[in-house]
Amino acid sequence: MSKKKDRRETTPPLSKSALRRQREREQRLETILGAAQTLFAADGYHKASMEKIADTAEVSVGTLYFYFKNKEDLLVKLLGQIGFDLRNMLGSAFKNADLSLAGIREAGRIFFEDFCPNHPENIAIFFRESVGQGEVVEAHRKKIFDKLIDDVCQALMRVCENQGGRFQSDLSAEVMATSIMGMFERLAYHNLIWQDRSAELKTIGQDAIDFIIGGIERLVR
Amino acid sequence: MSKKKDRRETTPPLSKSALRRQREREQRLETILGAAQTLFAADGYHKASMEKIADTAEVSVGTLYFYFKNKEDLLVKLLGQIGFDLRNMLGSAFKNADLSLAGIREAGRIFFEDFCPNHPENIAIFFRESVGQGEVVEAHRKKIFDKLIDDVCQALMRVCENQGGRFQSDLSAEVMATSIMGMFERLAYHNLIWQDRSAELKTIGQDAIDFIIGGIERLVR
Amino acid sequence: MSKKKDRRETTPPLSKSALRRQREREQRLETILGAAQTLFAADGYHKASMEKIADTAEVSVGTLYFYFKNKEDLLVKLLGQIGFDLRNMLGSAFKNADLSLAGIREAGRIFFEDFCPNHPENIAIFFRESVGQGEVVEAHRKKIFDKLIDDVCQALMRVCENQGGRFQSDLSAEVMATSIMGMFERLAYHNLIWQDRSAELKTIGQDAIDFIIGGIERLVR
Amino acid sequence: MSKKKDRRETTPPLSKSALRRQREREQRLETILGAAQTLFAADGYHKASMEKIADTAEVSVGTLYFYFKNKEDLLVKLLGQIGFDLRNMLGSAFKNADLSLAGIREAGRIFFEDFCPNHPENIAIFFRESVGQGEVVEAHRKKIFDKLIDDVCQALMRVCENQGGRFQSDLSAEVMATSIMGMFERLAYHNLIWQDRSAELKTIGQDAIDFIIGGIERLVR
DNA sequence: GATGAATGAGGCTTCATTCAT
DNA sequence: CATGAATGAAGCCTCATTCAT
Repeated sequence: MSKKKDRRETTPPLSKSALRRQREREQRLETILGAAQTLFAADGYHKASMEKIADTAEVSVGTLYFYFKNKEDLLVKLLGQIGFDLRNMLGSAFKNADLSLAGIREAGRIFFEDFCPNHPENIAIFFRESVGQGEVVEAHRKKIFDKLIDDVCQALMRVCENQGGRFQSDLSAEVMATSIMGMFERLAYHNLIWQDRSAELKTIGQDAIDFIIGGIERLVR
Repeated sequence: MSKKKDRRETTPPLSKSALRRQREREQRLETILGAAQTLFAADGYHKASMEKIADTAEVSVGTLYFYFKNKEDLLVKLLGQIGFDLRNMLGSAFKNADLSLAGIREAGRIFFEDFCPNHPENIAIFFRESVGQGEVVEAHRKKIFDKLIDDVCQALMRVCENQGGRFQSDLSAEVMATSIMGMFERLAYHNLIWQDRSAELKTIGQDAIDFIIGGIERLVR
Repeated sequence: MSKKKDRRETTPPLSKSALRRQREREQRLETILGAAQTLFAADGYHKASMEKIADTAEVSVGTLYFYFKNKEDLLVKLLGQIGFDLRNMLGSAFKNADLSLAGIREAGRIFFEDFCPNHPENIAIFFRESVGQGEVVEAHRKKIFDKLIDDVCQALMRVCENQGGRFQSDLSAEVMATSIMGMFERLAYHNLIWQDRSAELKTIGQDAIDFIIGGIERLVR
Repeated sequence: MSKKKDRRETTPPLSKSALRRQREREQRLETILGAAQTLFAADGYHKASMEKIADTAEVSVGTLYFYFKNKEDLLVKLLGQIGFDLRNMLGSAFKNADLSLAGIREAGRIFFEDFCPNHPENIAIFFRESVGQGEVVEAHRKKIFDKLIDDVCQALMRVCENQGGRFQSDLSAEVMATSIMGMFERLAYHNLIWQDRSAELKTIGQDAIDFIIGGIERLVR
């Protein structure tokens, strides 16, 4: 084994200054992502120029390219963060989806009452700004969607199993999961981006969830 | 009264050449819109340059600007056409939505079995390329969505009335209508754009419709 | 001599319809020039597109090119008209310039009290819009200026001769004439285009004329 | 107080490299303005394309837009420079205008014998290329003219006061100042742009000045 | 690591002019 | 003669990206 490998395998003993640098690096990365998030949501992906992002983040344009390969990369990273947050929030809720469907109800509540009002920019970026921005971005969007849909899918299958039922068709679970994502997406888009109905979001969410539950019961016999 | 005046008052009898010009004009307009439709769907709104559109339509760039104010206008007009087609197809189906919900089922069938496989470019343009393209385009998207949602909404309210039921909340009808649009959108996006599952579209549509019907029954008591 | 030539040399016996056509032709020409005049003065030579001019004149673009070789020609013709009007107005006044300098005074009065308030568009076109528009236009501007300056020059020389004086230098007459044109130009520009002081134009003109007369007396000894 | 704060409060001591960069920046700015000046004067404002200017200045088009907002800005900056130079040259001369009118004579000499032969491009730009180029440019032209006229105006008022005389009318001073500017303008235009009579410029200037002095004496009684 | 000046390809748009009807 | 649709060259400008300091 070479020394190099050894170094890599054990945690590198970071000096104080190295630690500080590491911390600063991460802070700066966050700052930049934050600036991009704000500007993408406010001005749109295309109108938000790299220079403006740099200005907002109070760094130089060059620094942007030190931390991110290119503008697309910035969007992809942002997308990754949003996807991570979403799964994080919804994940545990879906995991608890059992016979009672309480997990599904909880997931809906979290999305409409927690995520939407607190992260409208993320809704804007995920459902508006990252749409139709070339193959790379689209691939990432798809990946995130697929994961979320898969989460829902598994919850649904667990529910189905627990209830001892069967899906109408082989695709039913996937169709339902995809449908649920589509519902969430458009309801958020209409009531948060096209008009600000944050106040009604609770009712909207509850209606949506009941709609979903009714749908599920129909397709699981 | 002079003859001249008489003539003016009745609809002007278009001369043969005038008629032909009128026809040619409309044909050319269609040609351009067709070229734009193809390229927007294939290359994306931004990558499809005006020059390329002109080339594809076999006209000069100047002609593009003779028929359309600018690139955005091209997209907006395209959007208008798609919106018109959608309402046209779904309209009569929704009108027949009554107690049996057969109208809703039919509308779903039309969307998934007729519209989607025959107009995938329209799906791509309406749900991908026209998203996040500035305020003007967004306003038109919203208008189209609002109309479609309103169509669904009214169908739902008729169903509700016929069944002598009541919606869970004041927003229920709108929430359901919006949800249905979201479902259609994402199911089409996943199974037509992200992967080509045209073959399974029939099953997918049926599952989706059953999901919807279950949902409706749940929210209408 | 060929028949053709004969025809040309005698006045062609115009039929009634030919006469009417001739009249219509001239009217149309005037209409177009009028539209151009208005638009050039209001929007500027470059911003006034041929299409807009055609619209304003209520003719087609093609017709514009039937009556005028190109856009430049339109400006040149307009310029010619303005030059003709100017010489017409000032000509007789200058012709009367004798010992008493009354002719010069009258010419100033005509310019500031008649021409300026009644033809501000012509001031705008001659002193603003036709400046720096390529060699052809510039050549015409020069020709008009030269003629006007020559008119003044000759008046000055007559005055000088009548008074039995001599010019300070060989160039004096020309310098004075050119100076007078420059004065008229800038005074009109400042008090008509840059601000509307039509009310004070009379006083301004009188002061200007006195300034000129003082100057002349100085250079003619 | 921390050292840092102290440092900030005094003028920041520019490092050598920073100084060099500053110098380079200014040099490049000058280069670009020089190229624009040459091309505007030679080809005309419109025919001088941004690309050609960039080529002449040996920079890229992007660099042009780094230093100037747009083409109009380039012209405006050029105009500003010309205006500054003009006032600089004429300013002190006019300041010395007193009873003897020697200051006025000197100002004329400077304009015709120094400025005109040495900066014909500036004459072309100020009196030809910047005319009728939209509201923004026109506003700057007016501002420069107003300042120059004001300079002359104040000189005239000082002369008047020193001589214990009175102007013929309230507007006399302004009219004379405007007239003088108009004279200078057109004499330069005719004898430098429309034909090259640089050799006679001395005589022309002297005649012009005598004309002016005669005029002044007439209006100040 | 950070900076920011420099690049230049590429896009959209305008508009004078032509020509078939 | 008149029309007006069609042309296409040419211009201005943006902006993601690079690289010497």
